[in-house]
Order: sequence, then structure tokens, then C-alpha cells
Amino acid sequence: MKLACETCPVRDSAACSVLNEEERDALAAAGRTRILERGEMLFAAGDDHAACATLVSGALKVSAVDKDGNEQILSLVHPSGFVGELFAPFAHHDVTALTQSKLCTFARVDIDRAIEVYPALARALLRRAQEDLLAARGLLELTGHADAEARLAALIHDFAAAASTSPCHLASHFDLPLTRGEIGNMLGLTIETVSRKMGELEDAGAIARKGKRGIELIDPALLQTLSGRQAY
Amino acid sequence: MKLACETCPVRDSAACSVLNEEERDALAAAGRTRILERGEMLFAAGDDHAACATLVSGALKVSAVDKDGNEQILSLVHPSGFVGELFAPFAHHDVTALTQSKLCTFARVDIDRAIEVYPALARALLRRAQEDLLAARGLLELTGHADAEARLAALIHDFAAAASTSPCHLASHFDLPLTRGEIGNMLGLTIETVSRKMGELEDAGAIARKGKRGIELIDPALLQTLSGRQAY
DNA sequence: CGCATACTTGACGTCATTCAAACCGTGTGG
DNA sequence: CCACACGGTTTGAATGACGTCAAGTATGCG
Repeated sequence: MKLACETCPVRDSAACSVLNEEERDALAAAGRTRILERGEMLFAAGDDHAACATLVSGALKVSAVDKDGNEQILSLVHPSGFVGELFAPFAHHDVTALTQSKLCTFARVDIDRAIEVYPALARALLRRAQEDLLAARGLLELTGHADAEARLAALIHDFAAAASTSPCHLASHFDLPLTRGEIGNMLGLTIETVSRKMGELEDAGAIARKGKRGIELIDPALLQTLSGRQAY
Repeated sequence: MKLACETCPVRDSAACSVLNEEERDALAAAGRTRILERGEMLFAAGDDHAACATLVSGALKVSAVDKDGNEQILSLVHPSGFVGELFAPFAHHDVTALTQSKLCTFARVDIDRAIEVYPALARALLRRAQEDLLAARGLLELTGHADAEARLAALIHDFAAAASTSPCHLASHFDLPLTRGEIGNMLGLTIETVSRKMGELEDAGAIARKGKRGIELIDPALLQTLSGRQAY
């Protein structure tokens, strides 16, 4: 399948946006678009020729599975995000679609060559890697000391921010991109605890549940307080 | 203070090792060496003109402090490691010396310019960022589902690996680089739990405590088993 | 309609935290 | 030299938050 950068929804925000049109088309010639349905994996831990990809639309999770078969979600990837380990000999984690997702995939050698030819691309990927690092550390902070309620409140707050179109405003209605089990795997909690605390957040008047996945933000300030993070 | 790259112990492993001698000297002209004593901070969260640095010797911690004043250690930095956020407008975390440490510091604008002039440097920093990301995610895996004993066993195992000279062998005698409190802050445990589990690991015959900081590895395989990680 | 999947709710057990006190090595001053 | 204070550590007992086990309730799909 050929790439259609001209109509790409993330052409101004993805890593490739730092390239000029000519450079971008050259890179695009090496890439392929790919659609993943929910649950389909881009690659699994241990794959030795894993591709790299920019997410065009949808959402991905990066996760590890421990020896008892418990999944641990390490990161969520939103459109314009980049996944793939450029230097490791094999993939360390699984990457799976959370919803139907459109990706722009590249063989690693092609990305490797591209960052040598286009220094700006290396810089853009460096920036993204540092942002991913910050996100991972944010999750560490969250799961480190906070109790279950604060973890859940913070996660819902983040989802509300991610679901919003404007960067400094929260969406008041949105769907959780994760199942209860996935939320639990991400926050180090069980499915039951997530469900219970969700109920408590609703009783407290911070949110309202609309069906299984839907959330309505009733009191964003309260949610922020319960999350234990500073209000601005 | 002038840099003496010729005698630098990490000149072959740090990010700057990808530069040729001439390039390296040019970069060195912009840098300054700095010594930090234990407890001294390189920069604090919120600093808006934080430097970047390569660690030459010693050890650093990267940590965040939540609103109740609890510290959370997010990462440890070993010699040849690089710290500093190149793109964020201000530092998100504290960076503090764990032992007397020697650093090679650079103003951010100088690093910024260097990665434009020397693409190989951008590539090297990208590689390091991805490794840091992997380390952060490893810590997430550890603190996500494992119980206190497994977390501690895994951390001690990692320290034994880091203290060893050869990469695939464990040191049998070494000192913990962290206090009990710092270990707790890193693993999301209290000081008392760390102390108790340390005693249990000793009773189980996995390790022996030699004074406050010293550890002797009695049964590395047992330690590995208790950590819940696969044996190779 | 019936089964599957996800979610909710309750009762109970367990592990880590909390609070409290004692311990140890080190440095300081009388 | 000893008394003392101090930081880091160890240990004990009681509490509580989350996990486990087990039903029970939607929601959706063949």
C-alpha cells in the first residue's frame, strides 16, 4: 500500500514533519501503511526484526508479560507517536492495538539510514524518546507511592486531557480507551479494585459513568485533588 | 576547569566517544568538569536553564518529590551516562549525587548546537535515551505487580550486576549505593519493609549483610528465583 | 435466545504500612 | 575516656488497604 503523506492527519506533528517535501517522499517510499484491528500486535517481545512505526490514527499499548502471564502496560501511544527500538537487537516489549489503528511502518534499516541522511530526523526522534522517557517516569511517580484512588483519578484526568482537542482543556465527555483489566495492568491494581474505586469516584461526585466505557467529568477540580497532583 | 578528554575514564563509552578527536575537542571547549559531593544537586525540578552532563565517575539519582515531600527515585545514572532534558523548557526532576561524582557539564545551547553540527552525536544521544526508556520501563515492570521480596531481590541482583566489572557476571561482594530509605523510595516501599525483607533474604540464604551497606552474594540463583525473573 | 465477555459487588484474608521503641556506629564535647 | 546526640537501621505489634475468591449483573454477538 502506498503512503499518502499529503492527506496524512499527523503530517504536521509526527517525526517526519521535520523533513521537507522531497525528503519526506523519499522516506515514504520505504514505508508501508498498515491497519491493525483491536488486539492485533505490531510486534511481540523477542521479535528480532521488529519494524518501527508512526501511529497515524487509533491507539496502541506497549506492554510486557511476566512469567505468570500477567500483563503490565508500560505506555500508551497516541497518533503521531513513534514506536520501535532502533538499537536493541530484538524487541523488549509487545505493541498491540487498543482500537483499530492506522500505522506508517518502516523496516529498521530504512529508519537507520534515514537518520544518517537526515540529521533533523534524528533530532526529532531524540525529542520523542525524551518525551516517552518523561511519560514512563510519570507513570513511575504515579504507581510509586499513590494509593489506588489517586492513581485512578490521575489516569482519568490524563485521559480527559488526551481526549480533548485543545491542549490545556479537559474533555467533559469521553470514552476510556482501556478496559478495567487494562487499567489495572497499567496502574498495578486488580480489576476489582479499579471497579470499586471507580464507583467511589462517582459517589464522591467527581465523575459519572455512562455505560461501560463512557465517562462524564462532573468535577474536574475534585478529580485533580483526589489525584494528589498540584492544581495550577 | 578544563576538560582532559585524553585521560577520561569514559572516553570510549560516553556519548562523545562517537566524535573524532577534533570534534571532541571542539565540544570539550564548551564543557566544564564539575565535582559533586554526596547529596549535592546538579539541578532541581523547575530549573529553567538546567545544564546537561555526562557522568565521568560516581553515581547520580534522578528523582521527583511529590506534594507531601516524599521522594521517588526514577533512575540511577552510572558513569558514561548522560543526564539533562534537551527539549523541555525546564527540568522535570531533581538530579542528585549519590557519591562523590565527577561530571562533564554543558550548557543546553551548546549541546543543541553540537547535535546539529555532529549528526553522530544526535544518534548517540538517541541511543542513550532509548536505553533510559528501557530502564524506566524495567522499573515499572518491577514495581507494577511484584511483591516486596521480589522487588528487593531484583534490585540487589541488578546492583550485583552493575558492581561487577564483567558484563555477564555478578559481583560477589559489593556495597549498596543507596540507603534503605532510598531503596524504599525507588521500589515504592517503606524503610521498615526494606529492612525486614533484607533480613528475610539473609535468612533464606540468598545474601549476607556485611555492615550497613555491604552485601555478600551467597546464592545468586536463589536471589534470581526470588526476584521472579527468568533464569537464563 | 443463549453464550461469551466485561463489569460490579460482597466477604474474607494477607501483606505492607504505620506507629513506636530500641539499636548501632560515629562524631562531639565535657 | 566517657557521655551524649544523631542518622541510619532494626524489630515488634496493630491497623488498614488492596488482593483473592466467589456470586451476580449488564451488554453484545452469533
